[in-house]
Amino acid sequence: MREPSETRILSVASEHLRQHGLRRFTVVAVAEEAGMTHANVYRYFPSRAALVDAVVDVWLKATERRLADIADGPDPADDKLERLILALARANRDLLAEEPHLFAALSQAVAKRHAISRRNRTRVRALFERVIDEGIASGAFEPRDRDRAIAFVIDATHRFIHPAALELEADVPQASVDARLSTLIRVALRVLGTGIV
Amino acid sequence: MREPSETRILSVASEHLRQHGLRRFTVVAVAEEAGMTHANVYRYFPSRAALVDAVVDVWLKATERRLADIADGPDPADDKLERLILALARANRDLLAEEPHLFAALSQAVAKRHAISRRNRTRVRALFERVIDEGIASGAFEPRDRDRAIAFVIDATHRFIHPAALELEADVPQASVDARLSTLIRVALRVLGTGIV
DNA sequence: GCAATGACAATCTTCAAAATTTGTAATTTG
DNA sequence: CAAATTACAAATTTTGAAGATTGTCATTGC
Repeated sequence: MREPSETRILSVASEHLRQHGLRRFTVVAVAEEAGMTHANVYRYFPSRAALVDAVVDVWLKATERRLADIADGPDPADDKLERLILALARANRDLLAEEPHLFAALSQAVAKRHAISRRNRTRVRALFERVIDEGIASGAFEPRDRDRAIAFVIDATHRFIHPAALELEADVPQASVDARLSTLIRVALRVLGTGIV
Repeated sequence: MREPSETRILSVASEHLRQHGLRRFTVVAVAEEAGMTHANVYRYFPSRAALVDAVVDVWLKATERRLADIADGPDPADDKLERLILALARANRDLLAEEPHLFAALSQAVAKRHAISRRNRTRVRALFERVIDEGIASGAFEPRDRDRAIAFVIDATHRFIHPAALELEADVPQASVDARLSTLIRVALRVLGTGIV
């Protein structure tokens, strides 16, 4: 049985973006490889930009699901916050290493504030808020100001999470980045736990 | 009395870069406005890139001097570290707001790891190290691991200092950025003071 | 009536020639 | 002799025409 057109276009587009990059990604080529004329692609995606965003969004949503699994788990909030930060940092860093073209498309979507990236950011932030609130409810975290505490965690970890920041460290040995990130996480957890923020 | 050629070229180049940006900055135009042929510019600067870097370097060095004044002051180390971070963050943020073309040139020099930016980074980092070491010597800071503590401060403040990170927040109200930065600084000082890092 | 196509205008990219700019070196000027 | 210029090759940018891609829509086919 034949794959429905929409998913088929999306998977061909994903391959094309990964292999050839944004610059050489064309609706005509995707359509041809999906066995249809380019006009038909526009039945499913309103524009080339929307198709690219859809490809990036598949990755973002998959990453979000893994983060939500962590946030929904039964573990203590401080454990979950640590794993949340680590998982997000690693997901982005691994994408940079393994799928540079897809990473570049994500990076652009973030830089140009596309809807997909703004919405992803909102949802990921909500996961962080949930876990921190859970930690406050359980007494694991005792920040003096909840909103400030959340902003602190996001600002302090920015360097290890944001695509623009990760690009700068692409050539730093992974072990060294890992060590610094683990220091930062340890500090952030202590800061949340001891009412410093 | 007529300004010597080298400084004259440099000041005309600075004006051109600020007004027209990197893209439209040409050695020919700078030379003409400085009242000479372009070949003569090459007596003083080995290439267009070197001239651009020299302009950026003037700004970097001026900023460094202000930071060094803070680091050399008689105040307690924790005060000085706070002022160091604030001064560096504000210098870069003000440059983005007031001289976007010069900021863009700096941003590129950093992204492409030009010698001027690598050396600036090394010297600014040395100032941070000096102040933190001073704080350790005076007992104001008691980190468990000096190098980790320094890395922590630099990583945590990255978002408010690095050009690539500042570009992302150009449209966030200054007051909100200031509030977050001041939280981050307060936390970092407490962290250094209480052996958390 | 839903999926797909062919035909088309508008936009964007490519390519090659022309123009400009970068960079070098021999020569001039004060 | 130090500062600057003229003259020139190499590299880069601009320009404009040809070609390709994007996006729309009326029409076809099942």
